[in-house]
Amino acid sequence: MWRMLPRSGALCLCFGTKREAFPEMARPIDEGLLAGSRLFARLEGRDLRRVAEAAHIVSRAAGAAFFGQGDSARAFYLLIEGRVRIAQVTPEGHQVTLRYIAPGQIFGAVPLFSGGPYPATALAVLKSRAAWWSREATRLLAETYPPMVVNALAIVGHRVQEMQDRYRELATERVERRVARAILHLAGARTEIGARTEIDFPISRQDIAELTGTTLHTVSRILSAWEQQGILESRRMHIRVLRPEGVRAIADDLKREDETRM
Amino acid sequence: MWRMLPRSGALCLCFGTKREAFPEMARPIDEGLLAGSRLFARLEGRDLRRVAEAAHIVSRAAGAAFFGQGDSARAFYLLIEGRVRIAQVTPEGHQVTLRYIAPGQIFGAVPLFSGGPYPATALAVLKSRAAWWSREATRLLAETYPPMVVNALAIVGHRVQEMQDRYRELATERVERRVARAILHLAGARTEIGARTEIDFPISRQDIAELTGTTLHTVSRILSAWEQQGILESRRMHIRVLRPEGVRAIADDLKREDETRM
DNA sequence: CGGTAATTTGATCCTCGTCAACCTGAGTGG
DNA sequence: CCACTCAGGTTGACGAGGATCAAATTACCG
Repeated sequence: MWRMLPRSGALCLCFGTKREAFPEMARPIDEGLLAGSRLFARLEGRDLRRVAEAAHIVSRAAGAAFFGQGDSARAFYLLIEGRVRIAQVTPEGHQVTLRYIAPGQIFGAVPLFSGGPYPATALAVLKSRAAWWSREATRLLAETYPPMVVNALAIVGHRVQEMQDRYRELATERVERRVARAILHLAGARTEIGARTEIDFPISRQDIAELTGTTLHTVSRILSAWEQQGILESRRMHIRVLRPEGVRAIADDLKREDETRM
Repeated sequence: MWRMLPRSGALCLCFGTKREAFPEMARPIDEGLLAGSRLFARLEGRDLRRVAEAAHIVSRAAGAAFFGQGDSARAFYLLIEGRVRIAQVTPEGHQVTLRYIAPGQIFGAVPLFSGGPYPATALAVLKSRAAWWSREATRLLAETYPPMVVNALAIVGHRVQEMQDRYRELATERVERRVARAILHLAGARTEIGARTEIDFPISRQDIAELTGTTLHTVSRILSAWEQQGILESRRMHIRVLRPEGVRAIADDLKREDETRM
């Protein structure tokens, strides 16, 4: 079950030793980007500027970690560009992916408020750049701009609902359906007929397995079957959806009469 | 899989028709209780009194609902006494239990901040009494006492971490282990040898199944086996743990050498 | 003492995880 | 430019964990 320790080798590098110290540059960052994030909704231009001034920037190469599970929570991040995978490892070495972060979304914020170390690892899937605010800066911002805390509450609340939904799916639905849902989500697929989309960052069978709670073997079998049916096509680390409505049908568990029709 | 529609009959009664209108009594409630809740931590005595004045009280008989999945989110609740089960129903009619609420904990708060209707149903397991604050009252409180929003953020953050952990467990661990963990959690068990505890509210095999993502049959088999080993004893709707360390060993997946010893 | 709901227990089946082997293609270095 | 390497991917065979189906059996309640 699960990717055991092969990838952990790379992980270890990122966790402790390899990650360089935070570059403490406080140069101003693009405010338009901040304004686009839900966290800073309803902030005035002037306040936005002050928030931007308190931010730092950090980059990570593909495969490197922003922070590791168990690290003490020093800061929260806002992804500027790239893609980040939030994953947990069990004591037994099994890996579970909790979510993928797209630009404009925040990550690492929860333990800043509820205490404790980071409960998961944040890995750059692509070369990624993020703004970050230290624990102290965050506290100051929270005191200065109370609406920001309300925004944060809304964001975290959304995350609870998301996790609850995924929990329910994992508990009640079979693998194929969960994989279909995950692919639609990752591809951000519109369901119009013929509207082909694709996942715009490299992703392996293993990654999808960790995201849906199954094994790379099962994912491989499922994707092969779909490819044969012309629902999608895939190269290594890449998936393109040819018929979103086909994937949608599986995600919604329509009984697919078109397969059993006489 | 899952309790299908038998219980839904009762649910429907609670959902729409049977629930009486909110009794709009604004009588003051016990402040000591409020002070004990994490939500109101760091509030001054005078502020606490004003919060208490804004609260309403509502009671529910065992089996009745505080609110139903899909209802518009009018208020959040703080359980005063009793026990509440938060559950989701899938379109197919399967039921999943997300959490049990103990006195002092809040529920129904998330959608007040992140929008949308209640994502789950809140059912009284015992005769229960709760304080509640309307959406408007909540907004006012949030504006007047910013630290309360920070507290709420910490609580909701905790809930995210909890859901993430349960998600990981469901994805990677087998049933027996999840059941063990659930029982320890529900019994609030200390693990000292010989420290027998019990679950202090009525709970069925079906309930445990919905909490752990399995079927009542499997739960029944597991509990029977444990009972034979003297780990616990159970009557209908009731479980008493005789050897918490035994349950703990299963939850932690110790290879239980004492069974295979020569 | 029925009647009902909770529980137990057996038998069977099926999804999917596990094990194993092999294939493929993108780098890489000589 | 090609052999080599190796991670990612495919596929088959097999079996186990647990879901499903089916009946009893038991406990509680009025």
